[in-house]
Amino acid sequence: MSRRSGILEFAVLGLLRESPMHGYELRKRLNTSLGLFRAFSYGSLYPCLKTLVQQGWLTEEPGTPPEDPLSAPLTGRRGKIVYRLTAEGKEHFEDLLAQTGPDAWEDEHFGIRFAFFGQTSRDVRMRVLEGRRSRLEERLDRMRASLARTRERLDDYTLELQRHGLESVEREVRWLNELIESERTGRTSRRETAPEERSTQDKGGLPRHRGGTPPDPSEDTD
Amino acid sequence: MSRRSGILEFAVLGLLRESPMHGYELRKRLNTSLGLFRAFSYGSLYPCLKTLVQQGWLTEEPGTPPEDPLSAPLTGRRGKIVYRLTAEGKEHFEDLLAQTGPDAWEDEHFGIRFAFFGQTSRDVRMRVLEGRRSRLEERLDRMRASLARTRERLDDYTLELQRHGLESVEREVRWLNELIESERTGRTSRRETAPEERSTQDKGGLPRHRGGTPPDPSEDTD
DNA sequence: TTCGTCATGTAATGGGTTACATGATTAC
DNA sequence: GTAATCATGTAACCCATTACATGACGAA
Repeated sequence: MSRRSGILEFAVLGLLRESPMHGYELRKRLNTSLGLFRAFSYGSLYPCLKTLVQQGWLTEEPGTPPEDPLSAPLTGRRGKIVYRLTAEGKEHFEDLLAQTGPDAWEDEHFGIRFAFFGQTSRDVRMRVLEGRRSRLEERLDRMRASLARTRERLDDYTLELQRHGLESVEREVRWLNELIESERTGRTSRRETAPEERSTQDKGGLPRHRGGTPPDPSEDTD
Repeated sequence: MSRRSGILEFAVLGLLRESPMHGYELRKRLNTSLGLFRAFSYGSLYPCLKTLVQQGWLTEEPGTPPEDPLSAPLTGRRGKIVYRLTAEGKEHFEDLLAQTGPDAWEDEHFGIRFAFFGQTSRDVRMRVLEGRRSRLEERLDRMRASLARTRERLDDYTLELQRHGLESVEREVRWLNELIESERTGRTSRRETAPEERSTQDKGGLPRHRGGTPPDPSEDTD
């Protein structure tokens, strides 16, 4: 009955800040537009919307309300419901955006935080990116230790699994390094300033979201 | 009360097949030795063990039982419990190993399946790897489409998030390709046959587990 | 008029975590 | 003897999914 997930809530507020939407559309954006590789179902979305309304952060409005109140007064019976961010909701979202606790750089949270970096102040961006990086570096230490231990009683596949995981994290750290550097030197996304050099391979730009092969978004996106 | 997770169960059976262990140690192996980047807590492990015992797949034995029944008959009051795979358990695990349904190549499952590839027949390995690859290729299509759509109403960070996710998946596909090729030409893990060429960068070996920066194993591993 | 897709919801269930509670063993 | 770590377990909660139920609307 409570459904306060943090990440879903954050994403919903963030998307609605850009423009009002109804649930169905919201879910589609959630699963594709956002870089999140994660598919939320209606079973979590609608209850979440409900509690956000109860909090006073959203309002529900009948979708495309009848211009002529007589022509379609029944439309609201079970028509679209457009959700709109309230002033309090906006304020709340900005509070969330400003937070830089450890939550901000955990795997699940980092992606969504990053997705809204466009609306985040630069110093918060830096803290999140650096927090993320040191998080990953701790992880690297542990992985390297584990790998060293495993290497003795070697099992090819297990070993390779670990090795590859390690490499993936190393790769993400390099990304973060580039990103942090870009932030420091005040970039505006290489992609726009230098559209000339762009093959298939990465060149340097922003970060790296979270990793490799995520849960899969939008399985049934449409 | 039921706790039949699939992945946890599979991992437990697989680890116990190698040797009997008690829960505490099992958890450590689960979170480090295995290439899984996922930390299970006792809150899921112990109940799982219990149901596996009920299924008849495991037996519980008092750990290092008293040689002298008089010296330490009380040891069992709350001592270690060693879990051992039964014949039925072994059989069941082998059935699971042989399965190649879609479950085998979903994100969560693929990693653990791969970790036990050493005990998996080659044809099953091939099916799993190829299933995984085509799964990822579908995903690539969707991601590319989404990226193209997003590129218009560009938001630098969102765009980069998507772009990087895409690249990560592409990278995993390349890995799978190499792995599949290796399997086909009957390899024995490049690593052992050719220890000469080995810098920091990957060169070719096995797969890639699941991706980038997983949930983090062993936060409290020890 | 029926089919596909848009659209909103709920109840049951799942699969896990956290926090807690307890006790044994080892090292200092 | 006391602190750390090993070791087992439970209950309460969390966050989500699945399956289901309903209904509107447009196009063939």
